[in-house]
Amino acid sequence: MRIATWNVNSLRARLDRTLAYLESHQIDVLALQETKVKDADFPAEPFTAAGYKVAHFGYNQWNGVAVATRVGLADVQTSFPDQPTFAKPGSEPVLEARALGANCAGVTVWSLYVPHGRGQADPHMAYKLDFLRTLATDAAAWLAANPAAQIALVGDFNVAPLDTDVWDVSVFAGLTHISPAEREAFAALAKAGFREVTREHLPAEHLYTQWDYQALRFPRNEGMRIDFAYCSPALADRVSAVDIIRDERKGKGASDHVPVELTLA
DNA sequence: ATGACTCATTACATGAGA
Repeated sequence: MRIATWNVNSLRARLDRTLAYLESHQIDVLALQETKVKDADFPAEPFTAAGYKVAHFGYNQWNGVAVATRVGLADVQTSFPDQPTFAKPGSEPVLEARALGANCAGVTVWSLYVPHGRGQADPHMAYKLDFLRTLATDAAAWLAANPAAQIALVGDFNVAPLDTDVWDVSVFAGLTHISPAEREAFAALAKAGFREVTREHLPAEHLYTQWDYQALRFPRNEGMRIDFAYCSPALADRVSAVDIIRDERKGKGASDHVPVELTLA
């Protein structure tokens, strides 16, 4: 079985690429982030025609997460139990479309779009840290309830855990993605008992999953490694290979992120 | 060329992204 995660940065703008990718890479379960579409406008038909069932959660042009699967779809959840809300100044708190979980052939796959943070002093940063910490707390409880559970927490974590996960760490100093607080919140998932399998299988430095659209970042290979896959121990033991599909960043109409694939034994 | 931001919006400028 092959599970992939991809921040597509608008599913409708990337629909042809997404369907072609499912076919060419023989993906069984695809976790999507930043679909940027409300449920009512989700393009379900082409997925159905290709043999995939889709669970999607999106209510406006921001965020949006989905799981597309051709190996079964059950127990869909559109947030994790203690997922924090976010309130814009002067507005009511909202549960954003940043997490969707579903059981696919015995594996619970969570498509996660961790908040960006926007800046160290921005309220969005506290939200980001809270999101990661509460996810870790909930994930630890899932493992405590069933140590043999097969759970994949995949997606855009918006954290570069190592200095070598960004093209120039000095550029990010004082901004987002590399602060000790963000890295500690990311590491909370490892403390909860999950294994980040992309690093296990692909330990090379300066191996990126995202390149900004601006300033020739991709041709210069100036990117960030921020898309990951935390697996429960029982699932991590099944992962035989991990691939970062760098070619998906090429050409006109690419997302700024590329897919990351897990092949299971 | 792997190439000089991109996306959605009761859009034509703005917010958000990273």
